[in-house]
Amino acid sequence: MTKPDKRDEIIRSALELIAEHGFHGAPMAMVAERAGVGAGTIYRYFENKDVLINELYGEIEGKMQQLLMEGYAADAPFRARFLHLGTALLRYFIEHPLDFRYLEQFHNSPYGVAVRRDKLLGNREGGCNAFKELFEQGTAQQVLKDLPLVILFDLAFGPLLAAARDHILGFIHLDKQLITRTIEACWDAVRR
Amino acid sequence: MTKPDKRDEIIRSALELIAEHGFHGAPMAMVAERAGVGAGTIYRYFENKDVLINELYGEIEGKMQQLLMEGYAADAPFRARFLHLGTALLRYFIEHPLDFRYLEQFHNSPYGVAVRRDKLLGNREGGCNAFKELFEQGTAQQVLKDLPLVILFDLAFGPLLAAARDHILGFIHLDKQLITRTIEACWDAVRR
Amino acid sequence: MTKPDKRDEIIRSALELIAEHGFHGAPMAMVAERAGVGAGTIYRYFENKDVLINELYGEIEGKMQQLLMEGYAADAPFRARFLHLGTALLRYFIEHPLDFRYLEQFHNSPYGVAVRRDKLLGNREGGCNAFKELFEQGTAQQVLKDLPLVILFDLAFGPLLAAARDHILGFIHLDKQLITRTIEACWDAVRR
Amino acid sequence: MTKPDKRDEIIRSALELIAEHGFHGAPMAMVAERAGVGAGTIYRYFENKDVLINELYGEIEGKMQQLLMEGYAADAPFRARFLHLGTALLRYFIEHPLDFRYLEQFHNSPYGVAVRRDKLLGNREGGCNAFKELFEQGTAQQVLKDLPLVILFDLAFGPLLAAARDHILGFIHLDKQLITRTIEACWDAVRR
DNA sequence: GATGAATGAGCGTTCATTCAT
DNA sequence: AATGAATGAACGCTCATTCAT
Repeated sequence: MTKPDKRDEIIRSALELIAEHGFHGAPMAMVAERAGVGAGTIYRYFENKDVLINELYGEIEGKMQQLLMEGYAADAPFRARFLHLGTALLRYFIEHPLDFRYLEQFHNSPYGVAVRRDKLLGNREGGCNAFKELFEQGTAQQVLKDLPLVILFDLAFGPLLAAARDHILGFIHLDKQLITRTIEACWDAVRR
Repeated sequence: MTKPDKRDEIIRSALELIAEHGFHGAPMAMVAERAGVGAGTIYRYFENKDVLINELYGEIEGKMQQLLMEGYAADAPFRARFLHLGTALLRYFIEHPLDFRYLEQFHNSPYGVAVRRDKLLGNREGGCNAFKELFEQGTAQQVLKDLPLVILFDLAFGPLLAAARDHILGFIHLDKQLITRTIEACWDAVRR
Repeated sequence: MTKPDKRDEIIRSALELIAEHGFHGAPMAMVAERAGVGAGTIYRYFENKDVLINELYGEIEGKMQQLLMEGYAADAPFRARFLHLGTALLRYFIEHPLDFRYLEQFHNSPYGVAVRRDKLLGNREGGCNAFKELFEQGTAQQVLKDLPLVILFDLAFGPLLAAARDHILGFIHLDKQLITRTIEACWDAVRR
Repeated sequence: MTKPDKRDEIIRSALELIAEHGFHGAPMAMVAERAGVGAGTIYRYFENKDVLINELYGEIEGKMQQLLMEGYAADAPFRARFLHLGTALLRYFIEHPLDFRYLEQFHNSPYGVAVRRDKLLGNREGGCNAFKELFEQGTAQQVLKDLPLVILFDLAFGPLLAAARDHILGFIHLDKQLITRTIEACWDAVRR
């Protein structure tokens, strides 16, 4: 367990710098310095910067996925499941602002587009699978509006991401109650 | 009238390159070449790259603002005004995908945050003023949910931006009907 | 004619460094410094280091080719023509030791092999064409030994290159007489 | 007897990589991996990369020297001895293309020049001693042309090296007969 | 003795910006 | 005013070498 030590430091350092200053503002030398390792050391753990960026994305997605499913009752009423997932997602972002900022940077880049495409087409295991199933079921049971899956996603996630950003940037403070009410508003958008 | 000619070419060239390839993929030399001017000439019109980026943002915002207000009846019923603005916005993005891609790049950067802050605080003239007034009025008249303005913005715009992106990236095709239904769903999110 | 000034300086500087220290010992920064230009300037004239290396080769080959054919009488007796070409070649090397050292470095590299192949197959215009014609004619007229063209080349050039190297490295001094006698010895090797 | 095992593997691995890809294409880590040892282990057997390169050269020279003298009859007629040595040398190269390629790389480097100087001056035991004696004797007995020893070497070896290279690179196929005839041609070059 | 993770100087290359023309 | 050649700091990455285990 001593080995991943350095890898973790590098990942953490890259996360911080990229989240705060974008890909531009995170030269490998700076990542190395903040991680407390030599510049060349990064390349023992990651083939190149692209790989580092993608693996960091994978790590975040994994953590998110896990937290999202915690306490998720697949047999709960439809609305309850929606609220659970939405709340968990928003909470994750609020509690992990660096992760959130990183994901935004990532999605706004060539990699991000490819990943998003794979997810929508279901080619990729990812944090949205639970959502995807839920939405497909909801559509089939006519609980949700008769809109394409993609649009339902946009209606549900668009506001969550925007709200998370506003909270993180300090434009607003999302407390427990406000989170709930925001997600209920999203529910109004997608429900029939 | 010959001067703004070059300025326009530079602006257009920067827009195309940044929208398509990001800030990374738009070196000043390439912007100059595509604009048909010398590399140094850019610096006669824009102090540096940051200024160019910010002014380009301003131009787009101006155009958008103008189109948004076209045919906007300040005395129409509340819901109609919301639908009008939302539709105009989404249409603008669909018809000006380069502008949309540029705005995404821009918002995802240090500048973007500052601009957004100014807008929310009302320090800045901008495309959202009509929305801001509308929402403030809606809140006061209890037509809209009793949520902070920022959250209402997120509920209304978050899905629109997401949908526009999906359309531009080819994940879905937004026709007239789908646009309308999407915005009506947004209305469901914000209305009481 | 002021433009090629810098290009020439770069070429000259690269020639000197590579001839003296090999490709390894000629980092672009050092080439630039010796040429009295900025590091980035090299890339205005040569796309990358490989291109610089190849163009430098082409320049030398061109100069050599020209000097080789100076005073070459296509209708002179066969032996005289051989001696003329051989002498001209050896003289060129002796008078342009940097060029010679460079060619050796070049031929001893991936590029060099490809170039050599093209030349032998006649796919490439080059300094050996005169030799090639001469040798083919000599073989047809049964003046030369009945050996493959490639071997005849080796018998004629191998010693010349070796002698040039020995001279340049100071192992021997090739004066006019010794040059003549060396080439006459080569003639003995190839003649029937 | 377990130690030289590793040393041999390192030597072999370095030979293969350098012969095939040049000094550039043979990083120590790759040499180590191919040799099946740790990267640091190389430094137990060789002080640094330069030493490795030089010792590898010595090994090849030793092997060559030994093979050259096999079946060499010091009392055979002069021409026969020349042909024997020449043939043995050319055969060695053809049968050990990696060694040949390595020697070419080596001679084309700062080390190479020093070694060649030592050899010519007789300061160094080496594969050419038999040749050197033979040539000095031949000069004294007036069997060979009255040319400096160095030039005689060039006339004899230059073509052999060139022919070996052409064979190894596939530009020609040297069979037994062609080898003989090539060396006979070299003999014509040096004999009086 | 053997290892291989760690290092950091050094590489080839890019690009925002300047300035002589 | 307009140019574009020139710059050099900064980038991502490699690799000979060291040293704690």
